Amino acid sequence: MLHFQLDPRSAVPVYRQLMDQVQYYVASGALKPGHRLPSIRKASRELHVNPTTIVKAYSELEHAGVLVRRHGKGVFVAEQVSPLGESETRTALRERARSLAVHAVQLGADRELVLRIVGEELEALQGKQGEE
Amino acid sequence: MLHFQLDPRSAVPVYRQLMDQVQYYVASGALKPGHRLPSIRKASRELHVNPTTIVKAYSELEHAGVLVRRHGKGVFVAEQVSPLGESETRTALRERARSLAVHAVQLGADRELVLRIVGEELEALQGKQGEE
Amino acid sequence: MLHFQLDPRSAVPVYRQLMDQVQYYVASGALKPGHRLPSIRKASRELHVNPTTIVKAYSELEHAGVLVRRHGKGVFVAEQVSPLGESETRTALRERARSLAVHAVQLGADRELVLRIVGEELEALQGKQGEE
Amino acid sequence: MLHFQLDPRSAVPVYRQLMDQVQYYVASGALKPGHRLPSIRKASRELHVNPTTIVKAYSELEHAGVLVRRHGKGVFVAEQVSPLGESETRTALRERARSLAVHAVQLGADRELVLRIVGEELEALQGKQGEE
DNA sequence: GTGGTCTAGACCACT
DNA sequence: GTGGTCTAGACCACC
Repeated sequence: MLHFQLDPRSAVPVYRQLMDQVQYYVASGALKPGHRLPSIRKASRELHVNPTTIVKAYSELEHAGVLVRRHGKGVFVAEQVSPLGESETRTALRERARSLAVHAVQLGADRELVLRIVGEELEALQGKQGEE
Repeated sequence: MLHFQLDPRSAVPVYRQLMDQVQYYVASGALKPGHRLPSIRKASRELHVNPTTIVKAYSELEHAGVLVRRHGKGVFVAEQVSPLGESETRTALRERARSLAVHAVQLGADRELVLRIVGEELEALQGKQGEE
Repeated sequence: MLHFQLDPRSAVPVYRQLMDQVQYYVASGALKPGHRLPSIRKASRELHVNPTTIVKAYSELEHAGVLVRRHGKGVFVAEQVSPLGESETRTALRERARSLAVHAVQLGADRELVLRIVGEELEALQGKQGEE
Repeated sequence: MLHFQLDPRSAVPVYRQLMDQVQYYVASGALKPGHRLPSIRKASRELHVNPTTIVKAYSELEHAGVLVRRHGKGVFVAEQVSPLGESETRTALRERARSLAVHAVQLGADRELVLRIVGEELEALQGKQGEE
């Protein structure tokens, strides 16, 4: 059973919080391709959020290629993720890495600390890949 | 000479982009305590940005203790940039590292590639710290 | 043997895709008046589609005068497929042609390329009309 | 001055009708890169449609790379359209051409008629390119 | 002024 | 049951 935690007071929009958490579950393997997500109405009730907010999060994730919505059936994790080319993958990755590096330097973190934390987060995700 | 790159199409507000880049220059050592920043009028002209947007960025940075405004003289980098606590640093860093990890996994990048790219970006920044 | 290709992820309803493809077969001559279509149960099994979806498609096509259901015997192609009026044909065609033109221009395709590709697709279809 | 015509009784969603018309104006050159579109509130008032419906149309067009929304400034036609590769352009075009061809055959239109109408629609668009 | 987000609730279409 | 669309109206953030 999935669990989502939303903070309506956060500066991050609720639909964005939901998106991030779904993407995390998908990346960690807790949500595998073909798996069904909570229906819009059910998620709306359980998270105390308006249905249209759930719709927005699910729609954006469909645009991003993470989810697929099937009318009358439900919302599912997409089968294939990221058909990006090699160079595009690196470019996208480098952009995010640069952002992380900038903030790390601003925070005064040294190289070893940054690499250790990134390594830990990667392991936390990949360690879950095999689980059901 | 400082160079700022602003993208008005980004979801990130322009004033926030300016703030981030000033902080980047400060963190990287390109802007040292006591250095003078471009005047509001000059920055407005050169960056093709509304003066009120520059004012907002400088004000927020002053509030954060990064800049100091001296009436009639201009805007300067503060002498003391208040550092964050140890645990706050790690929490902020870990959040950003997790976001990078999630996207890296979805892009199909392996651990070595991610760590290599992050390391490269860190070095690129630290190389700039030595420069004047 | 007829072959149908359905995409449950499409924005176009499954029953509509089925209808279109039956009409395509009829229009191309692969399905001639009097030919029998797959039973609802058989089509449901082979296409991995809910029987009620097949029922809806067949019903709509019967209403449109394309199919005829004979109790206990099956579903057949109607003897007379009611043709549309001249102006209705052109209006419908022009609407679709306009949509194609808009997207072609935005894709940067020139006139010759567009006409050549449309011509090729028309020939591919008309080639099938001659076959049995 | 642009004019949009919406039919709330149509089976085509209102936001889709708006999208189609904006795309038509862009393809015809009536809306050029950098041009500003009616604000959400203004369009809402003039078209007697809820603001969120306009938002949805504009958002989808931003996803499609046709428009750019700038917080606090307005909605504009995007500078560069379709950075698709050669082969992807042809594939996308061929898909739409096939759909047109299928319907043309179903409607009983012959090759000459189809090519003539497509040619006319292309000319109608390209004839407007130079106009202001 | 502008766009961005969210709510409460309605009605329709698909499976 | 499911998702898709639309309304009326609110509050916030950006320029």
